Amino acid sequence: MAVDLALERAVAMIRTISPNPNRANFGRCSACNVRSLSICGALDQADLAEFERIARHIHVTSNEALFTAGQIAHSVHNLTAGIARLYKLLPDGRRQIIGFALPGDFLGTAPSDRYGYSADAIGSVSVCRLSREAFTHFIAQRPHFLLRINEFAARELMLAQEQMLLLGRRTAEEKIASFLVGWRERLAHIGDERQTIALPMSRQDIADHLGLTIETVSRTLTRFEREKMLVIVAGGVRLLDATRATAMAAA
Amino acid sequence: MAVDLALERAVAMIRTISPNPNRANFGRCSACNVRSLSICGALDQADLAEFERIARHIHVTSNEALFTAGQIAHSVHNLTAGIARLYKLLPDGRRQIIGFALPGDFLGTAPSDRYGYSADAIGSVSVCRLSREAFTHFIAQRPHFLLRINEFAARELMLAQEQMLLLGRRTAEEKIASFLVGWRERLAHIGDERQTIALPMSRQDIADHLGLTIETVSRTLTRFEREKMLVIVAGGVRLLDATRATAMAAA
DNA sequence: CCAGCTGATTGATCCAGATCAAATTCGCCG
DNA sequence: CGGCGAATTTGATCTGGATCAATCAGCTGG
Repeated sequence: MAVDLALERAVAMIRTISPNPNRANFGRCSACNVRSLSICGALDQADLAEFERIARHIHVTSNEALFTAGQIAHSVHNLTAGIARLYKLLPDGRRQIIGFALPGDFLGTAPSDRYGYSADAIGSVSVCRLSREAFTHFIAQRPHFLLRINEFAARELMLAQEQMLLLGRRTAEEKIASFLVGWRERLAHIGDERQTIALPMSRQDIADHLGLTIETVSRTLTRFEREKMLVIVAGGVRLLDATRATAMAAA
Repeated sequence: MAVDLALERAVAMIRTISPNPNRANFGRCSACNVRSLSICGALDQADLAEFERIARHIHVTSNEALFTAGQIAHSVHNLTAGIARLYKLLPDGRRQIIGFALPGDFLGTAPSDRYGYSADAIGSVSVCRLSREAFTHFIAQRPHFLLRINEFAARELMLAQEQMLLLGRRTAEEKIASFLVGWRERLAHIGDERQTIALPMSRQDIADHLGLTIETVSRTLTRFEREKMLVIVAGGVRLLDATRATAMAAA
């Protein structure tokens, strides 16, 4: 499992899609490099200036919380760099990761005034944080923006429905293959397109996302490697037989 | 398992929340009895008249399809009476029911131009069907309506997230208890509030919703009955120990 | 009133994936 | 380098829920 340089570059790219996170507070929305991917892609210069006025740029380090399930939802968030794990816990500690948020993802679609899930950083993460109140006021008079938010909610819902199918009816092998193929697609969508798939989350995170144990995830990946479907590298996997993986994910 | 009269009335109520389904084509939106529950609750008289102009009232009988996954999504739907099963299939026939739609539910939040899941009737069902095109045009100039649709999408997303937790991390016993408690809440929300819970869907439907087999659903319900938590009646269950059921659903 | 059909229940057995238990490897810091 | 804690892999065993296989109960139509 040698260090993979292409992979390292891939991870670095996700991390720093915003060139200088430390100076995020001084960055302008109009120069934001995930704008076209995010809900802000629907805003013109004037809207952007107003959006920037109500947004705060926040930076959190690995495993720090962005917000916690059950707390009063004072803010909405727009991920600008890094990856977040979104999860729900049962009282006895069992965890379900309902998704991984990537740069451009909007975390704010909620029916109640409390967060329905928790979110924390995998590696360092930058977000735009807006007070719910200001955000509500902002969108009130901008129908096209609301339409954009709706598209994002619809995409999120579709992903959730796919995940229900995966969790309820797929085998361990199919779960892992689907996850790898789907994750690669999402990385491609944000501009990280290569055959080496970056997996910045831990095996435990993957297990909690797929409704498996860490041992099953590890064994299945090892078996895929034995069967020459992929190679496990530091921080990810290199897909050797994408056709087979896609077939497994579909079936 | 004697016939339960209260239960029969409960089922009848769901079926005929629109008093005379056969005359639905002549009903007016302004007299619609699920309006306040549905997205139309945000419309005033003028909007309603226009909405009615673009809506067609459709009636389908048991197991008929409303639409099918993969087809071009020409229409959006608003359920006015009855219950629909929403599901996804794998190529080999494995099925995941992603939800059951009740009167007032809106089926139209989708990110692509194709249906992401199939929907068909459990018993007879009435819907308002609108062409996607006309609907898109209708909402374009009505921001408050878009806001309402957003609330519905957010609620649907929250239910999907709960279901992911259930599918990924709960035991069979917890799945059944959660389902019963959650279903009772949803029935209460549409005005059917009683301790006897109507279950118009089959055991197979319940199994496919919870990621279980029909045998496990049956055995678990039988055990709950043996343990005096509930009584199985024709078309549903009567909850005897709601406290215990709620505890199981939470834990 | 009964034959036949469909859906539900019950019983016996099996197995995919969980659990328990060590290694082994990796990342990091002195 | 070398040592140490955390993450991952690997191995042995167990088990919750699946699968296979009969019944059984309700309806429906004759």
